[in-house]
Amino acid sequence: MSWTPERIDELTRLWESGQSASAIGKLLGVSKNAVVGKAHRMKLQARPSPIKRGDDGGASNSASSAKPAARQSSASARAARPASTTAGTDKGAAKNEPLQTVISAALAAKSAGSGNSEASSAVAAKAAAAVRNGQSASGAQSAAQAPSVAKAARGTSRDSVASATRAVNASRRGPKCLWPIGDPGDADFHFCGEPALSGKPYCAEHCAKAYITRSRSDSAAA
DNA sequence: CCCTGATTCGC
DNA sequence: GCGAATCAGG
Repeated sequence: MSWTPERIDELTRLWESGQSASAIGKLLGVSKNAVVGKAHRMKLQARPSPIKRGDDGGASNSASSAKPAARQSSASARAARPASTTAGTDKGAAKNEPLQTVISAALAAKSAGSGNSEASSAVAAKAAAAVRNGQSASGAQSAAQAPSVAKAARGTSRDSVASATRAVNASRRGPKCLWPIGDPGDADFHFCGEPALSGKPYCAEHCAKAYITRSRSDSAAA
C-alpha cells in the first residue's frame, strides 16, 4: 500500500483535524506507526509529544554493545513546541481567549478525560491550525471564538469527528472548511464543508471567526 | 495496563 | 520512502 496523493491528502486533513495517529491509521487502513512516520516525513505539525527526548548529551557512549537496544543514539533537539500547560481548564477558556489558551485547555481536558469541559480536541486542532495560519500570515495575534462544542474529548468525539471528516472528504472536490459544527460527541457532528480558502482550513465565513486580529499590544500581556 | 506521538533503522 | 520496533511520557 503506498501513499497515494489521495491518501496523503486524507492523512493531512485528518492530522490537521486533530485525529490521533492511530485513529488516522485505522481510517486509512494503515498502522499508527505508518501514519506517524509519514506525518513526520511530511513535516506535518508536530503535536505535543508525550515524550521529550532531549538530546542524549553528546556521544556519551560510543561503544555500545552493552545491550541490543543501542538505538536512539543521538537525537536532534526538538523544535520548540508550544506546550505550556496552562491551568485554564475552565469553561471560560473556549470563549474568547487567545488561541493558545483554548488549545491548552482543550489539551488539558483531553488528557484529564474529564468528559465535560468546554473545549474539545477538535477545537484545539482547529485553533492550532488557526494559530499556524494566522500567525504565519502576519504576526498578528489571533483569537478564536471556538464554537461551543463540548463534552467528551476522548473516544466518542474521535469517532464523530472521524466520520465528520470522512463526510467532508467524501464530497470533496477541493479543500473544505473544517470548522466544527455541533458537538464532536454527537453523531450529528460535522464540519462546515464549504469550500475552504486556499491555504486555510476554513471557508471565508469561518476564517472570519477563526482569525480575529486583535491589536498586538492588546494581547501582549500573557 | 491503556493510550499517545517520536525516532531510529532495516528494508 | 516506508513502517515495525522501540522509546518514552500520561
